[in-house]
Amino acid sequence: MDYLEKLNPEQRKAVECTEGPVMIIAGAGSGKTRVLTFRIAHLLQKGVDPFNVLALTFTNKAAREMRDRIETMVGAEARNLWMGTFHSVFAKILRVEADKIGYPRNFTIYDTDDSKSLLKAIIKEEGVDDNLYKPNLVFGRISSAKNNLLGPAEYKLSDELMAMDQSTGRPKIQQIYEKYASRCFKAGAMDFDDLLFKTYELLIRYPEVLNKYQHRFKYLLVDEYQDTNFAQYKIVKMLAAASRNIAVVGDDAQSIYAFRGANIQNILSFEKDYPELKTFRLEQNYRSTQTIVTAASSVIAKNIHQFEKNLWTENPAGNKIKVVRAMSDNDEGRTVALDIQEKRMKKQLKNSDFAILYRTNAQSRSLEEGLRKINIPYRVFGGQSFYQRKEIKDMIGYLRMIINPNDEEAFKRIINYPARGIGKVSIDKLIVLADQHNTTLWEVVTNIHQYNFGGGAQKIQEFGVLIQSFQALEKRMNAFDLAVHVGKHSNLYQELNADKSVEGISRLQNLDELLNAIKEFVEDDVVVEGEELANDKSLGSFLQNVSLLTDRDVADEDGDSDKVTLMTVHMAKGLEFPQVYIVGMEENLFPSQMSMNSRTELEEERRLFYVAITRAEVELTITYALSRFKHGSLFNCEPSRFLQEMDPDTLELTGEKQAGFDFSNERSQAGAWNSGWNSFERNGQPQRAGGPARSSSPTSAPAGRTSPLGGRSPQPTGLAQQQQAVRLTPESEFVPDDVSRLQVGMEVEHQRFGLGKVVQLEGTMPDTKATIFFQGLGQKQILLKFAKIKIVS
DNA sequence: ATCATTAACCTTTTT
DNA sequence: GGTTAATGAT
Repeated sequence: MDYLEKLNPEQRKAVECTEGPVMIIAGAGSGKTRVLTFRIAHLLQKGVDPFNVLALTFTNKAAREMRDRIETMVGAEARNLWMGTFHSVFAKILRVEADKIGYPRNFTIYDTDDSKSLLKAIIKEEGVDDNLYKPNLVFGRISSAKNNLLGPAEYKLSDELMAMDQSTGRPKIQQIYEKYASRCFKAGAMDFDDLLFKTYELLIRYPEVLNKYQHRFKYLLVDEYQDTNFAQYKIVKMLAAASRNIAVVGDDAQSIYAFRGANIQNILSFEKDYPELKTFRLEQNYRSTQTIVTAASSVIAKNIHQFEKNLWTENPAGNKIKVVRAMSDNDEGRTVALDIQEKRMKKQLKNSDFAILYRTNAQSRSLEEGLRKINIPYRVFGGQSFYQRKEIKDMIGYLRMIINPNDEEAFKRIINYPARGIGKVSIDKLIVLADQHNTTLWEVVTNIHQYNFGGGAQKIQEFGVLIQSFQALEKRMNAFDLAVHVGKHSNLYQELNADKSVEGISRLQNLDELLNAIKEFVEDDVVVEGEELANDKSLGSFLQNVSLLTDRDVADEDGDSDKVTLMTVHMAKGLEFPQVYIVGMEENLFPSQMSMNSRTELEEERRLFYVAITRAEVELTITYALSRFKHGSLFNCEPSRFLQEMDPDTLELTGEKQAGFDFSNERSQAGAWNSGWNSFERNGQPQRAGGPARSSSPTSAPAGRTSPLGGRSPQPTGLAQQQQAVRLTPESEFVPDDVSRLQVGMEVEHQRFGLGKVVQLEGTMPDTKATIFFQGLGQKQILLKFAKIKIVS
């Protein structure tokens, strides 16, 4: 067993302890994947049947890679392991057991767009105020209910939920939930949350089914356990109840999905559920330089709620983390692109060594522009994924109708696309008829002449016949041939072919891409003996697979993979890159404005930043911009508070030389817009007392107070709006003093830390670092360059 | 019924 | 800045 020699003592213990409950607290870059892989390989080596192992991972790609690695260690039997995301594994189980809970085997999986579109229709039908009942909001309520295993009935019984809806003026949410659930059921559809919710229902209602899977999965492994929600927690607990062989791997410092119901408590109180638990801590980081590890630790130390941890590394110190200021979001894009180009030349690096991470998807555009201008190839992950594109969803819509004609959302999408003369009036009529006769849309369509439909019945019948003709072929053709046939006979091909614009051509290419994916799916013959699920090459199986793919699971469009990676920090979890750029490091962006309300949310943002930092192996660069476009108008920005929280010794500040530079490149009104920004920051030079830039803000405002208007007032247009935007930025009313005359012993007021006394000053401007003692907070090291400080005496 | 133009809305983060 | 719902013209 020479592979065990490749592990450090703690890792080895975690691998060898195969029986009973195990918790592995794995710090960032501590070889977690290696431990998981080795642990499974070790199980198989000890004679465990791969059919009896279930590993739940964060992405399908992670599962695939792990499976491949295990295969090289123990051979082909690794193919029989059950591995995948919660959602995809449960979808597979549900596919087998669906009839028990009244669903067709070929149930549709509604994506978020489908869910919202259905909710929108229901909200309209119910005749409630659609300004109050936003699909997004209602969906959020329903989603969190399901993640807490509350169906419409339980929702109604929950005083807390009902009272909350009452108090926000939306008492009918429960009613909408009920209708939504019944419509999904009628359509034979499950949304993402249902894949968990219905699995739970299945296991609770059918003890013999639970028993079956308890004995099937004798060994459970759950990766990223800190990001599981209540439903996932309950299901895992049920499945593990018989064998108690459950190993969870996680890092509370990397919990970043509370917003979608993940409960950090699941990992914090794991021990309560399994008192005989064995815990292993992996704290040696193999990924990053000393500097990066130190910086990350200094940030996460600011969180109060966490396990005690001590991440360390034997790696060399490496270079300091560069902090770069840009004038604007576009300047940021340009700066990062140029920096990548320069580094790539100097250090002989590949494009794929670089990743640019941001907080929100919307930030990708300025970065893309910067890269495009100097011809650096890149790939953007997230945002609109391949399977969300219109042309793909259209085609998938047809395929979904073939497999499950009750699929209401697919129906609405394709009944008149490509246009076949069935307009809004006809569709509304169909909906009314289906409702009156308490039947499905599809039933009305296929028996249209039994209903008093009137004009247009002919066209509707033709549509029904078309779909039926496809359905007849489904039994004789493989999924690929059928899809080609559908493309031709639905007129989808012709429609796209007629469009000779650049976008039109690319749409056609995308459709081809989809067909390729189907072909691959059909031809990729995984032969697994006696496995009822793995050999399913039907169209229905393809559709269920495809709807659970993440952007990260999908291969690059062209074959060339030497590209710079652009993605959100969330998406980057679990990945690593030699060169990392964290961009948009500004207040109200990172941390997000939405997270400023509570300490809990702010701590999640901080963990997110921790995740971002720890993606870097060799070098890390952090950038922020002084101004940025947000939904149409320009806002001034200030550096993120998180920058001040980083150990100053790990940072190297640059960017002064750019000050004043392409300033003229910004819009001509820039001067006016920037009036709210203190020019000390902008010029990188101490500002003369009473300078003009200061005049627009009231000096008397208390420190750190948020504007009472909070940005909620109606938005004026034009220049007024832009000035408004600046003025309303929280904390912008704090006017810092000229810090160059700061001396040891002076009393100062910090924007957030309050009153304090200067203990020590070191370094020269603009890199001066001050040690300040704050009442109640203790000593803090502060980089004057970032800090907002007033001199009291 | 369909196309084209205009008005509202938007944004965290994802399976 | 970008998309999508609602309006108006053919």
